Amino acid sequence: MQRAEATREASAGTGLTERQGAVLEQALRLLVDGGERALTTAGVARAANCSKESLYKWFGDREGLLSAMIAFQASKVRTLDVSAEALDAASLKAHLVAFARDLLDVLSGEVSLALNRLAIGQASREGSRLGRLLQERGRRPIGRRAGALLEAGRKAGLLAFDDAEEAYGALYGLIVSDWHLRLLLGEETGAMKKDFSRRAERAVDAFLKLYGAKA
Amino acid sequence: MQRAEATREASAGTGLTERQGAVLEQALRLLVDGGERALTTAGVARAANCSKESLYKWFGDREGLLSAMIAFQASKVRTLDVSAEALDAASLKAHLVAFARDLLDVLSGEVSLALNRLAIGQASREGSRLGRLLQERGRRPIGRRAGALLEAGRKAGLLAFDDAEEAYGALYGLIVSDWHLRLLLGEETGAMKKDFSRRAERAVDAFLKLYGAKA
DNA sequence: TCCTATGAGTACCGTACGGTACGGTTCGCA
DNA sequence: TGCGAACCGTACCGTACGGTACTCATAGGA
Repeated sequence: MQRAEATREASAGTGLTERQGAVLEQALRLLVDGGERALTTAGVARAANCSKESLYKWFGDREGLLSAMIAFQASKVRTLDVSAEALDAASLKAHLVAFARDLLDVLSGEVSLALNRLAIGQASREGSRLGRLLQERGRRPIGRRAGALLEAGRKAGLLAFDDAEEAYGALYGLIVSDWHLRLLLGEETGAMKKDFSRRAERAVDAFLKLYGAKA
Repeated sequence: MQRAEATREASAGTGLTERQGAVLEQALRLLVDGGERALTTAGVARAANCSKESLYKWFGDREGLLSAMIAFQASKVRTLDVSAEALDAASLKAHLVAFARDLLDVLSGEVSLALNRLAIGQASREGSRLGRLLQERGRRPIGRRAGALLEAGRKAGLLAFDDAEEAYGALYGLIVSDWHLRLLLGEETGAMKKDFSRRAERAVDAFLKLYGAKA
């Protein structure tokens, strides 16, 4: 069962017991299935066959549990680094398309959507610690991967831009547009999944038209 | 006091009493200030100097109140139609930039952010009726305005695209990128407000480079 | 074999919410 | 002046949650 395997790995990387990882797994399951309202301490304890007392011992309070869920999930998503190979136009485009498809995959994942909904829901009241955590553990690694790829493209003379942040913003916007928000609002994925490749290629084509080095 | 004026207008367009509009105004205020947790029936009643019984009489239940808040807020945002004037390259660009700036203004508005957070938070559990309502009353009018503008540009021979939806998606993505989501997650606006114009122009420049009719 | 730590299961407490019911008051209207 | 509708303020009810405390079972170590 590779689910348990992933749990073990993720637990190891975050200083968590295997048992605690399994509990977080159940908590994520509850969150995905029923939203924040379903994520009660009693519910988690029941679903994970542990006591509420253990939950509070391990995670402090409810927010600690939520934070641990985000960190735990983030530790399961491995962002593969761009290889240091020499880039030509074709391989750059291939890498960009792969990045775009991975991005769409991650953003449309049910766990990602549930955690984003959770963090956004908490963002109103003071702190928005969950939002920051989600940004740092979720978005930043992805941004680093894209940034490295863009930088490599520029070094290879394939891309031309002054502001890497702006170029990445354009790439992100072309790939995602308002699609992420629509998913967060509850719009059905429908048959969209099949369009990931097409959408990724279109976005990358447009991006290269904007930031490609030569005409 | 123009606040009362806006309330009166919005009430008129939605079949609501002026009093009910004022109540919704207070409810929005509560939501903006304290998030969903602050939006309790008792809290609204207290803030608006009305009774809970009246709330239930007017809006049915809590979800009816939330829906009414969305509809009420939407009715206050008037999307100006694109004028039927003849477009040249300069005026098209000006219209696009104005659209981009308006879009950034609306999305970053505190009421808009609060309502989006609310709808996203509710999206997990059944229906996601609020999400759909927010889409139809918020996003669709904006999309119509942009769609008409793009169509006019194409008719004038200034824009070239096959799929208007795709072109609009690119425009939206170039303008907004992941900025809306970051705001929803609680990131501070900071000094961004001042960059709206610059950001709008950059996005429109890129869009025209992609979809402009002639090289 | 005893001792201690860990944790499951459950009972419990205070609080707060959604929704309802009721008494008192204002206001339009005949 | 009397009547009825609308409505405010508040008390109330059932429920459910976060968090704590307590009991019992299990396992490992001296």
